[in-house]
Amino acid sequence: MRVLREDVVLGPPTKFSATLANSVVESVGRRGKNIVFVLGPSLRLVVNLGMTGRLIYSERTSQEPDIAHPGVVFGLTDGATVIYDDIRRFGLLRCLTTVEYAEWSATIGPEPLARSFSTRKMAELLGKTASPVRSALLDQRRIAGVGNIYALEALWSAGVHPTQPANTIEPPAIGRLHRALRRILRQAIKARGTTFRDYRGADGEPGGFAPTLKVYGRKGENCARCNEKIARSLFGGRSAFFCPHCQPEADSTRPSTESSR
DNA sequence: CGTGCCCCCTGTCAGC
DNA sequence: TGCTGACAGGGGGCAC
Repeated sequence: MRVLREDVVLGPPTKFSATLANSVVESVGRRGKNIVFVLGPSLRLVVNLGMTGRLIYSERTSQEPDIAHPGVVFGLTDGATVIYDDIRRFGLLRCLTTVEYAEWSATIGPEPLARSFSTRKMAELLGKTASPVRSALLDQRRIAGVGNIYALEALWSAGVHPTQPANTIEPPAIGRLHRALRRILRQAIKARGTTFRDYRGADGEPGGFAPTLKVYGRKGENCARCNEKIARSLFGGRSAFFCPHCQPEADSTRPSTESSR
């Protein structure tokens, strides 16, 4: 195994390769946005793809794939390779002991698709912060695995403005948001993800969810529900897309003077 | 402590 | 046809 880019692995690359050498992949799982390789009873490899990371599998016999930005090359015993490729190198590969894994996993919030993730649980999590609800949804310590696209799609579906303070959302809206988030995540997984630009699945194919998006990347287009123009704003360093009509700004800090828009 | 901001990095595209 | 700036599926680290 070779580390070609030190900044995509956690800790010293020599230690990373030495620890992983000769390990056996027993199973592959997921925690939030992270792929988890179980390597025997005491070791795990956690892969976060960041924005542009990919894991590319190539058979021994096949052509050397066209890989522009290899970060780590894993050699398998049958001669095949798995290459971690990452244009922007925002991804990170962690080699963790089981104890370290448990500590790391404990810093991440509950899985929104778990049966135990109830509306009440979501209300409790969102109630803890006055941050914009979009920021709260993206915060992996609160809820695992929700990214900008799905957060914004769920907010549109629920009719909640992205900057509304999380702890001011009324129970009915929390209920709609909970339902929408889980439905959208399930649909997007079924469609094998969202290719907005260059995302590709492990098989190299683009995801099929993009045509289903109601607001993300649709600034200036008409809202599918009310025909108003979709707006875009910027906060927390990221774009937010929303419908100004379906998702009115419910700013509790301001006296409720109704203004026409 | 929780929160928000900056930054990491490369590629692409719109606008001049 | 260039050049420049804005922006992109994320999250770690560090000032407040």
